[in-house]
Amino acid sequence: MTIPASVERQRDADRTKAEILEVAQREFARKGYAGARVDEIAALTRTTKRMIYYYFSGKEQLYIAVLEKAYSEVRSVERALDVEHLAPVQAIRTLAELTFDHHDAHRDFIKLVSIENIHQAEHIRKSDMLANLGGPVLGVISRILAAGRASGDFTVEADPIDIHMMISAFCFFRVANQHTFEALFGRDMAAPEHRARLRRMVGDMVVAYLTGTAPAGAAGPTAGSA
Amino acid sequence: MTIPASVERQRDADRTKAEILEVAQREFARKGYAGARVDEIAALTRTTKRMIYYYFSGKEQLYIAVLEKAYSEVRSVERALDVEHLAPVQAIRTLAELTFDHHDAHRDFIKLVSIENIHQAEHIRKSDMLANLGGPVLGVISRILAAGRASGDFTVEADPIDIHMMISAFCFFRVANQHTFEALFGRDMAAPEHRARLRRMVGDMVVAYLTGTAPAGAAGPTAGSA
DNA sequence: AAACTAACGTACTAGTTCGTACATTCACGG
DNA sequence: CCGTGAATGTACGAACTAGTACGTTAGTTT
Repeated sequence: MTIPASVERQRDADRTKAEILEVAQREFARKGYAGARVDEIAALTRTTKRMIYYYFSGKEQLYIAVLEKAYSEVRSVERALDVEHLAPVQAIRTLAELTFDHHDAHRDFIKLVSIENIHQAEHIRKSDMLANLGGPVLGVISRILAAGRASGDFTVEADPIDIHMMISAFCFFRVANQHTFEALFGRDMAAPEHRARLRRMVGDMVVAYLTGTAPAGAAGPTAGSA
Repeated sequence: MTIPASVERQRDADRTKAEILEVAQREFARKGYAGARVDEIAALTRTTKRMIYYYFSGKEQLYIAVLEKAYSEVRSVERALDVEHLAPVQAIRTLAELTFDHHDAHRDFIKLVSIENIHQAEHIRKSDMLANLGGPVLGVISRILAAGRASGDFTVEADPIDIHMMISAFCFFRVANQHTFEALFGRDMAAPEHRARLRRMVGDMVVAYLTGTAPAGAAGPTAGSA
């Protein structure tokens, strides 16, 4: 091989590229796509703006590269696969808590997703490699739900995507809307004590929903079309 | 009075101002703060850029004015106050559904909130008039929770802010993350059939959480500090 | 109806921001 | 050890963008 790994070369395409991506991710996450400045990103790296264009061709392509990197790092959700040996109730709770931790640990990613939604996900659509990202989690949830219904633990017929949405919504909101929530309610959802309580709460929530007896006062969770 | 209301004057400060605000809201919601262009906003009104500076002094002040307008329109949540005559279970379910409808109906507002969070709510903090916005809803929830505990319908000791967060998260996420969710899971949460089901689901969810028996598999919803 | 002022339009400027042309240096193969 | 191309730095330009100077018109007041 012609690539001496640990020799710390002065010129190192991979390192430069990686450094640009890293800085760009922070900047885009903090300022949004339009708000981030190419010059600023360049200034925060050890290299120059020239290199950004050398490796990524332009601002938009850099942004897409950042999205792809962020998404690929986040693929580690698939480690959640090992919840399936647990009993259904414990499995879904653990999955919820893993999702919670996952969102907590990838705040830049959350912001990038928010930014993408503001732009109607136009960039995500320009990149392939992203479509099948949801698949694995849904498989896990499906199997947990099936097991739960079989064992009688889960009393409601729930759709896997809905359940995933319910869990994600809770975890995503806590991180994404942290600042306006604090401004309006004076509560910092990121503070350790709240964090711990909310982590339990998301598990309790899904479990209660899936195991709950039909709620009084209206049609039960197993809803027909109204 | 010196103001002929329906006479359709050529020069009308209020109308011009309102038109600017309206267009600005759309533009900021669609492009973000940095992405929105003052020239573009001006072009979409019947007036000129000069007027934006005449009435609002600058881009940032215009943006803040948009935020304030959006928030004040949204104060209508307080109409939810009349859920309190209902039985606790039905009251909290109705509140959840009203919140759902509310988010569904104010998509621009949702986007503005997302944008604010990307910028760490720095603009919201610059405006007063926003701080006490959360108050009323919390009062309603508090009273519903108290009634529910008194009647024995609610078995868990829940915090009003947490409950509000749980409901908001669900409703907010469905609207805010619509686009990436569709890109990743191929499901359009805004489509009528999904909309209706999710609307029931948010009610079922809160009710299940509050009325649920202590979930098997872990500590119950009435959580001590871990 | 004359005078006055709020409301509005035009044309411009200063500064920024993405992108590039051109020169240079380092690393590696022969 | 030297040629060659990948990797990097410098300096610049064209286009955009927020904001403004200055002039004009419509409505109101007296």
